[in-house]
Amino acid sequence: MDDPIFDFLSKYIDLTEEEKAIISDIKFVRSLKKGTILLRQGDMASECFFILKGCVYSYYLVEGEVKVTEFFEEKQPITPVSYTTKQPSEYYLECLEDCIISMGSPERTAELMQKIPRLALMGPMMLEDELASQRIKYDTFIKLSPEQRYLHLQENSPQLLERIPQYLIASYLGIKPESLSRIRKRLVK
Amino acid sequence: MDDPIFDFLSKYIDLTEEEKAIISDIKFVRSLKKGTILLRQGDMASECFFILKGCVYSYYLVEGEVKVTEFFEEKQPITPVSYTTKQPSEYYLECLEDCIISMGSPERTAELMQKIPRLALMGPMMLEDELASQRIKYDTFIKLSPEQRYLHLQENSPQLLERIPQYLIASYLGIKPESLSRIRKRLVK
DNA sequence: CCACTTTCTTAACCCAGGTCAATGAAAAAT
DNA sequence: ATTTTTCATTGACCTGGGTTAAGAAAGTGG
Repeated sequence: MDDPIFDFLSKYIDLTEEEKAIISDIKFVRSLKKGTILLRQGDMASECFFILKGCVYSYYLVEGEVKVTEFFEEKQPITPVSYTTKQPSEYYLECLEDCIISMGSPERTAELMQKIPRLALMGPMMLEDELASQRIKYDTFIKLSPEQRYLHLQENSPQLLERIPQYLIASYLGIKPESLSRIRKRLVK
Repeated sequence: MDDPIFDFLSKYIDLTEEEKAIISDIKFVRSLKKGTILLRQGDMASECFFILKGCVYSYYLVEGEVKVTEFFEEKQPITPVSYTTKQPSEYYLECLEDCIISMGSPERTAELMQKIPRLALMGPMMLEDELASQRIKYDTFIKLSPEQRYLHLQENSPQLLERIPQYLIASYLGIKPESLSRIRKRLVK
């Protein structure tokens, strides 16, 4: 059973083969085309996601302009703020490529928890991890200039630069595509 | 019993008078002078904090320059990343004013949990709240220009502008004090 | 294979914020 | 009260990113 989902879960908890079978049974997987919007600003998130294959990004639309806040790749869970707060979402989630995604609904989660109560232990652990990475993300952004942020990205997530169009990378770095072009030109020297 | 700490706890849990007495008994409060450093970069955080009176800020020192990431005021808990991850801290925590602070150590927390097991329920709730506010902070920073960030701060936390020296506000907004002066000048018109 | 769209680059010009330096005001120390 | 230090403002000049517009390159679909 080499499902990426078990690879992910093993970071938090060791599962027996029976438990894995239960999860495989309940989980709900969908194939989605590039450009599919998983969550719209103003909508309530009724699902959380786990990426088996492909790439998703989150962005705000402010005065018609896309402001990218995050890229998600294989083996990453996506829990929209709206899913936890039950408030309308402030941002969008969209597939950047054709994706295979495992969808989590409150009902399926409840069923899982009921059949494998131990899974509940994972919640706080995941929250802690997410909080830590969210803080690091903010702090890194604050500390670095756009050019340094590009170098930092190149250093820490080079695969994103291969995979994602530059105008979205630019937005993620807080600048315009033209400026990213210039930064790259400056750096080759 | 109008201790600010109970005011804070009541957001998450209703405590009986006996429970409050237990907490009052265990809790460890200290008065600290302005300028006291609660946590140093490179040090392990052995305590978490709850501000009863005063004001604390967190900052990175990057190439000798202070980069403020947060201000904490009365009734706010401070859980350093280092306290949870058990890794050396990347940033400083310093008292901006004379402070009265309740200090939490792993030992005292364990004692509390043992005497009031129900308190453990608070952990995930607080994590969730912190994660949400951390995300909002990041997203707001990304979305706004320095000038808009100043207006946003004026709108949402006017008391900080009264309380905190401008050169630290500037750093928090990601700009230099001179630029904040100019922004303010621009805005009075 | 070609047309069409999307993405990337370049150039010219503008502007907000950075830098450096001087001055003034306020707070702290003695 | 006076000195010293810290903080805020202002001005002149610099610089990196924004804007606009154009063209080149790379994908995409027919």
